[in-house]
Amino acid sequence: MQDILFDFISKYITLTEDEKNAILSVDIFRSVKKGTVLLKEGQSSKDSYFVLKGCIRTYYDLDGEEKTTGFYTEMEALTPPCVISKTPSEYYISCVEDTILTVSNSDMEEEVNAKFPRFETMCKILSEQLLAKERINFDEFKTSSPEQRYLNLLEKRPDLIQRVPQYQLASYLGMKPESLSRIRARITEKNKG
Amino acid sequence: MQDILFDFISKYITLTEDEKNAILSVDIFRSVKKGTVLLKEGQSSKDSYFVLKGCIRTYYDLDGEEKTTGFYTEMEALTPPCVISKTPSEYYISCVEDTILTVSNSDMEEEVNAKFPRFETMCKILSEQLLAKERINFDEFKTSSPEQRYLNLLEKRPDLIQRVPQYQLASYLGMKPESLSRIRARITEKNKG
DNA sequence: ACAACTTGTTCACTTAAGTTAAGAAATGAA
DNA sequence: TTCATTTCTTAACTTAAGTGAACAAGTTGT
Repeated sequence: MQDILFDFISKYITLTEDEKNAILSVDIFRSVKKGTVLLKEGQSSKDSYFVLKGCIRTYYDLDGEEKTTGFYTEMEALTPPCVISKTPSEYYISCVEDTILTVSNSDMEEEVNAKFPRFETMCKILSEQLLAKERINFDEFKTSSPEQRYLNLLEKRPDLIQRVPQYQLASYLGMKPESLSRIRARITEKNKG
Repeated sequence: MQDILFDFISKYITLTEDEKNAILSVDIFRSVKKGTVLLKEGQSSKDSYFVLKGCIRTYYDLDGEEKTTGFYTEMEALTPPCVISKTPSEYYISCVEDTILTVSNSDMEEEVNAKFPRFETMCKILSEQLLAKERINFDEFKTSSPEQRYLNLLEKRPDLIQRVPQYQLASYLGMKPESLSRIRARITEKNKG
């Protein structure tokens, strides 16, 4: 199970056995049931997550309405903004599926950094890459129509469309469930004719 | 002029005189005229920018149409995705105003890192913060209507509305210039009635 | 097996954004 | 200053998404 974590890290730096042990000595592997809420709105937290298996989702509650803004699946890491800003969380995180993940905080990170400083270099590279990727995603979102965004998701993360309820996908794509339903109908219609 | 740079850095770490000199010895300050194109689509580049004074903008050319996706003003840093991915750039960067900025690349960064390792820590923290901020921006964009997005920009970055042409703002807000014009008319109408 | 709840689809209707085109206003260059 | 270009606004029309409601299908718990 921890192999997934080391596979991930090996994309950035090569770990020695000692370094692997340094990580294992602090990392907490956790198994959470579908529907479990990991973080609530208004809650303060220092925890970052790394998904080994399953899917977690971030969503806001705007006047009683759920607005889903992110999905994190295998090999994806999430440090909620509230951890960075040190303010209460503005959103919820919950598990879309039964999920296995690691939970860590900055103290643990420092502990690992102390044992091998290359870890910090890796974290820097990782967050630079995530930032670049996030900006490209945002750019694509801004420059395309709801229909194009759905088609784009279909291409980039087809798994999500299978494993996540439509109403969550809809707000993730910036539209209402009814619109998504219509778009899907329109597309299958096109493919027929 | 370089005070702006040191003011910025001082938000993250306190610099000694030696460290300031280490930065000045590699950093390139550059003055660019309004309209200058810093990066072209298809071009490969290793340069990161930090705006000291002025405004630069990122935009795509999609079938001859300009799609603006970002503005970077005083105290804002931009490392184009092509620098991270090491592939040709998918977008253009140009100057909205006469601009003073620093241009640096990863070699220079390493040079500074070698002289004081705390610089790397700062870069890590910075990009983690930028990532958190970018995600919140994206979330806000996804969960709001074009009109709300305009109002949000009016609140968060009122300067942009003054210093940037409307048609660039429009695509930055994910809409057509005509729509932005209508939205503005609708809002001033509301404020009257 | 049944009721209760969740999820997805459909429909009729409303609202807002996209499109096309024309003209006004601002900007810049000669 | 004048002319040309760029930028912004307006209007009529088209298209697509939002809204509210009803219903069907699927799931969960008892």
